[in-house]
Amino acid sequence: MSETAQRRGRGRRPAGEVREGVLRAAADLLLSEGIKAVTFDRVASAAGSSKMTLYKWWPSAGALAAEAYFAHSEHQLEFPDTGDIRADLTAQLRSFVRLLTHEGERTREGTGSVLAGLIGVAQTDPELSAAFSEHYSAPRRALAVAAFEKARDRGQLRAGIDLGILVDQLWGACYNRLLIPDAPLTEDYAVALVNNALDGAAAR
Amino acid sequence: MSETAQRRGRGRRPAGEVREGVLRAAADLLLSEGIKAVTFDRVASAAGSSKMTLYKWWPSAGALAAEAYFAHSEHQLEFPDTGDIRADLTAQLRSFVRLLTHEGERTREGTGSVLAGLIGVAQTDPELSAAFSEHYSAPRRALAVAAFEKARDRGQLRAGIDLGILVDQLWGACYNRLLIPDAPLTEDYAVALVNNALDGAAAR
DNA sequence: TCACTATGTGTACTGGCTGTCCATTTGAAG
DNA sequence: CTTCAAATGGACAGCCAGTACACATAGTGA
Repeated sequence: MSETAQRRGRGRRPAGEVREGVLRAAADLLLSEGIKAVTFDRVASAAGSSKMTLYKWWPSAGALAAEAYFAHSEHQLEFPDTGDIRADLTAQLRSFVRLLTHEGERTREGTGSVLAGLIGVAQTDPELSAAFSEHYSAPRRALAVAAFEKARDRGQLRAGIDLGILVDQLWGACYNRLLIPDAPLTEDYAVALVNNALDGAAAR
Repeated sequence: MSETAQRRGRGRRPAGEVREGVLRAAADLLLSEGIKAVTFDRVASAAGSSKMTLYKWWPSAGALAAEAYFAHSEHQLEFPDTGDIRADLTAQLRSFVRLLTHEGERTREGTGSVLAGLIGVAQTDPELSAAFSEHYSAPRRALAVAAFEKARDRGQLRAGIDLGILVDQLWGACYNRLLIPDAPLTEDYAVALVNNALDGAAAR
């Protein structure tokens, strides 16, 4: 990579070209050195652009990092719909945990650390927080709730249940182990999570 | 407060006195301006101490913030033990949510934002992460697991269940709404959470 | 009581990042 | 071709991390 800042001298350059270069440079920094490395200074010099340009287009370095992450990594994770909510959930949550923990193309220890960094910075960067919610967490929550609604209509879930809570008890539990790592995050954990959420913990 | 840096001139000062002043200044900054305000520079000048001293005693500003937080806020939250796990859990989780969302003595919007800030910075500060786990999250997890074990021995929980998972599905779900606020964190939510975790979501 | 030493303090650096200027240069629209 | 919009290099003050050195003094043993 090393993204040699191909300096073209001064003057205006095509906007799309500049944005593309900046986002790629930001994604490179984010995936290789973590969120702390994504500063306006470093991204600008890596992309061969001026800091002024970045300040014009992105409200904070965190927001830039978030956009770079979502643009350069396809996290579709289609929701399977076989008609069996337990099987679908298990498959979905397992692949989610695998994505977080196992290595991908460009990260050693999985996307988990990058995602954790973004969520971490989001706690003190409102712009990043908004971007994260809009482009990542809210759509995913909606997708899960939609799947739950279909399952409830099929009679697989209790009628009176709050589906948003179910989302928190599955994905939120995973994020908990990602962000507050006092217990391991494994695929077996994901499987047990689904069963626990569906069957409950109380003795029959 | 305003903690006028009572300068005593140069020279050595009683260690305990210095530590006390530094921790109080750090807690003041943390509670009034948030985690971003807790820098070695600002804490040192607010406490009337030298930066050198802080560097000698704390590995990072985040670690200092964590110690200040845990030292100057009593978060006992004793686990009630009435023999009814559902009632105990509900009470416990409700007061937890209340602590996070309702205002306390010194914070406007509850301890939640401070805690979120600490967890956020912990994602990129290993020293803070370790301190947080040691002094906060791990002990609390252990306390909850112990309560679950007693309930299981009383026959209120299924025998084969993983108690760690139950912790994530209750407190982890709350942390999820605290850190990724796409859905509200309320006391009613806490109550529903307990029922959902105990009874399960699957149709009977 | 007194001298010694460990320890905190003031001061001053270097270097990185933020956020904001300016003057200059050039792509793109008319 | 002319004009305007936009990106560039460069510089700047301010804050912060992290380190260094000389000096003053609290706590300690003699």
